[in-house]
This record gives sequence, C-alpha cells and structure tokens, in this order.
Amino acid sequence: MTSPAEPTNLMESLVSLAKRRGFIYASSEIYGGLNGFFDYGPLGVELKRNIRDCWWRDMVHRRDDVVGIETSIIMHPKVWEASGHVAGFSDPLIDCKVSKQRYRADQLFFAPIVIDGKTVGYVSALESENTAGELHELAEQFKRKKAIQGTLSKIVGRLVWNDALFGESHVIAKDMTEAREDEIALIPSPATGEPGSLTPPRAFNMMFQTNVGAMSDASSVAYLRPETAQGMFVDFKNVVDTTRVKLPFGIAQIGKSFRNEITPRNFIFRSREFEQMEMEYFIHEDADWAKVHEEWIVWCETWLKSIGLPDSHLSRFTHPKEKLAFYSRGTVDIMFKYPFGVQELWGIAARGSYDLTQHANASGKPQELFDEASKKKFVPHVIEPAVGVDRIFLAVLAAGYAEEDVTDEKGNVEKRTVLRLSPRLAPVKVAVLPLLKNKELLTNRAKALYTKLRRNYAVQYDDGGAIGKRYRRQDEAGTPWCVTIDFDTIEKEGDTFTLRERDSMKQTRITEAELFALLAEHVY
RNA sequence: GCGGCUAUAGUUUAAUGGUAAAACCUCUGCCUUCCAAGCAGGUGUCGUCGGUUCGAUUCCGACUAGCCGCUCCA
Repeated sequence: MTSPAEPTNLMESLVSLAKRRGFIYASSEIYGGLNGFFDYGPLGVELKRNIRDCWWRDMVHRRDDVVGIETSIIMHPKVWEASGHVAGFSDPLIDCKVSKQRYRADQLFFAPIVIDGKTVGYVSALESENTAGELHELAEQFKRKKAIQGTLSKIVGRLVWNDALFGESHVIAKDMTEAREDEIALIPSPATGEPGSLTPPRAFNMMFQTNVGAMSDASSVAYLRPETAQGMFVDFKNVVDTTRVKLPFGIAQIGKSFRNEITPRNFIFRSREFEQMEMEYFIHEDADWAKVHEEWIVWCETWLKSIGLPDSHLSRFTHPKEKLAFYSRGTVDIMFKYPFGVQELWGIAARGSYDLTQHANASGKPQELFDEASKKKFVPHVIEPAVGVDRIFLAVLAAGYAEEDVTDEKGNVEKRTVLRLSPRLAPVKVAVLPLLKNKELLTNRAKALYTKLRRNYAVQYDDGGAIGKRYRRQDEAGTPWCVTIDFDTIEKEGDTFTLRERDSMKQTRITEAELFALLAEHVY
C-alpha cells in the first residue's frame, strides 16, 4: 500500500532531485554560477524537448490553421522601437534609503503643498483608487501640524485636470517619473513621511544589449529579443505571401528569449534566458474576438491537462480592464499552483491590431489583408497565447513529485521518491531490466528487446544492483514503465515480460506486441 | 539593484584556529528468482579572492551564488 506524504519543503526537494538526477544544473557552476541562468542535464533536456515536441505537434502539425516559423534572436533594432520595448520595457525604480522599501516610479505619486501660491513642502502616496484625495488629505495634515495660515491649493489627479474647471488654485498629482531632481530631495518617502531618503528613479531596460558588426558605437546597438512574438508580426506578410494560409490562421514559434530581470527568483521560474512557445492567431477585424479568445484559453487548458498537469492546480486570472495596456482588449492568465504560490503559467492576450499597425507605421510597409466580401483592406487582429517552456517544466516537476511511504511484506516502512510524469513527457519511456545480471539467457533477451524498442522510443537498459533498486531509480527519473526479463520469459511459453507500472507499482505479464501497443497508445 | 539569513563530497548533513566525518547517490567486481539487500574496492581544490595569524574550512572584508522580502507576470 502507498500513501502520499507531503514533502517538508517541496522546492528544496525539487532542486535537489533536479541536480542529483541530472535534470537541471546551475549555469557555469564551477565558476560559482551565474544568477538567472540554468543548464539542462541529460534527463532535463529530454523532458524539455518532449514539452516542446508535444506543443509543436498539437499546435502546428495537428491543426490545419497554424504554421510554424523560427525567427532570429537578434532582430533589427527598429523592431523593438516599433513594438514599444525600447521605450516601455523598463521599470524605473525608486528606493527609500531609510526604510529600504522599493517603489516603481510610475506607481508612486507626489504633489507640492501650495499655500497662498507658495510651495511649502511635498506629499507622496502610492497609487490607489483615490491617490489625489489621499495626497490632499496629507497636505491638510501638514498644514495643521505646522500651523500655517492661508489657502491650500487642492490636489487633483491628472485625469480630472482641466484649466477651465479648476484654474490656478489647484495642483496636479504627478508620478515620480516626472519629478525634477530638486523636487526628489524634498518629497517624503511614503514609508517614513520624511523627505530626503528617496533616490532618483533609475531606468532599468530589461533588454540585453549587444553590438552587431565590428564597430561598437551607437549605430550598431542591437538587442537580444525579450519575446518571440515580434518575429511572427514582422514575418506576417512573408507567411501570408508564401503559404496558403487563410484567415483565421496562426503563426507559431518556439525559441529562446532574454530578459535582464531585476530579480531572477524561484529556480527556473523567472530566469534571464528562457524559452517561449508563442502563437499569434490572426482574425478578421470584425471577428468575434472574445469568442476566439475563450476558445484559445480552453485549448491551452486542455493541452496542459494532456501533458499531465492536474486540474486542481490550474486556475484562471482575468486581468482587470483598468490594468490592461491601452492596446489590449483582454488578457487571461492560466495560473498554476507552484510550491511558492499561484503564479502565471500561460498568458492569453487579445492584442487587437496593435502590433501589425505599429510595424506598418514604423516600416512604411502596409500589413493588411484584402477582404473579398467587402472589397476593403484591413489589418487583422490577433489572439496571443504565450507560454514559457521552463515554467511548464517546473510545473510538471512540482505536480509530479511525490514522496510516498511504502510498506513491504515484513511491515517495514520506506520512503519512495517518484516523479509522476505523463508518458508523453517522460524522458525515458521504458526501462529494460534483466532480472539478474549474471545470467546470459536473461541479458541476451533483454538486450534484444532494448535494441528493438530504442528504434522508436527513448529507452534505458539497466542491469546494475538489485531489481528493486533499479525500479526506484527509474521512479525518480519519471519512467512510466519498466519491463523485466525474468525466468518466465525464457522458460515458459509465450515470450512474456513483467511490466511494472510506476505509479501503482503493479506488475502484469505482457508480450512484446502488447508492449508496443501500450507505448503507441500513451506516447503520442 | 537594496535589506535580512546562508555557503563543507553529486545529494542531505557533522566536527574543528593545526590541511575534514557520516549516510545516501554514483562507479568496478562478486553475489542476488521482483521493489533502494549483502560483501570488497574506487571517486573529495570545505563557493571565489584578499586580510588577520606561525598556521584559516573555522575569525574579518569584498565578490559570487542560494533562500526570504521590495519588485516582477513567459
């Protein structure tokens, strides 16, 4: 009998297992490692490849309406200007030197305290539903505390600002990206209420820069792509002109992307070099985008379950309208319950025609299709499911990892570590084990089966140590089945093997033909 | 990047101002008729660089990396 036991610290166990069994190593480990970069070991590279292959087969091969491409990692710098990444893909940050708090400059608001037309100080507050109101309240407190006589100018938000309405007796709340250097010294930290502890905002563009060509001057600056999506937009016309795609259709790509994250965290969850699987699904400008959006969300959820992620760990997060980028019509994230919390796994965004329009404007090349029905040109709209391979990898490990108490016939309880990976993803599909190492009849038959199986599947042959130990070794690698060549195989009729199933540890007898049928059914 | 904690074998952990120990893993051989058996062997620059000291894995500093917060959203 088996009973699940919750590992005391799942993340530590995962990192340890990943290292021990050769799934994931720290990059450049012998030099002390490099923050935010990882290497995939022999088992890891198989698992990762299987994730990619499953996605590619289901997304591209098994659909009529999606084609694949692979675009370069370094693209023309103007791509990133048009996409908004050069200007917008940065987070200006401000530190409070006293409280050690860190704020995003665009979320921290300030306003001068103006009494009878004279600035006597500043107030600050974090962005909220009523930022201007809070600031005004703070300004009034300041006035009372300092016992200053006079008329306090009302502090209002930029959106309600209108000269005709308010005139000069009001001041506008601004965010810290607009603060002058002399103002920053006078603005109090929201943590302490005292001025003088805030640092100027420091821009932090998350794109890695490099130079193309021999000269490294300003004209040669290029970027490592922070997402693969722009490749699909930039090649949109090429794909339309050279293939027979018809709306609605998608362009898919799997590839590495790079972001100079401020804080890589949680193992491979947020790293600086990562792999994305993105698909841009182009639809008519008049199409029911919300319906297509929902269809893709369901497709993604179904796919995640098909590779073995449990329903119980998946959820949806709909981005609130007011937090969306201005071009976005709606974004839904499929969330996964990681050991460190519920985090985004797959973002499905409805991006309108923003990207194609941006590139049409920046390049001067129209990115339009012709509508036969209305005889009009239009820019297609797009639905974008974007997911990280490494995040799926981690989700699959976290969901599949289990430590069980196994009781043997004598009543002894032992711990068994098992990775319940879907047969679709398992790095090794079958392990072929001769019951004993020193009996040639067994090893010869085992080797023959191994040679036959490995033509089609990733298989391992193992004759080291006792049979039970080999079973457990395969459990940790996530191998769904072991076949053991035993004395019944060579002495009894029928040429049958023992099939040992990973999750239940049950054993049945199976013929070679049945084994291949089993694999064909589950490994697809 | 800022603050707190941390760094000893592949993994998990000991001990120590006088050049390190155990278990597991791994490898070799023997043995082994189904769930980490046994026996005999093999495998180690105490994260890096400096400083204090006769002597540093141990004390100090810097760096690097990890964990936790701020931040982030593939």
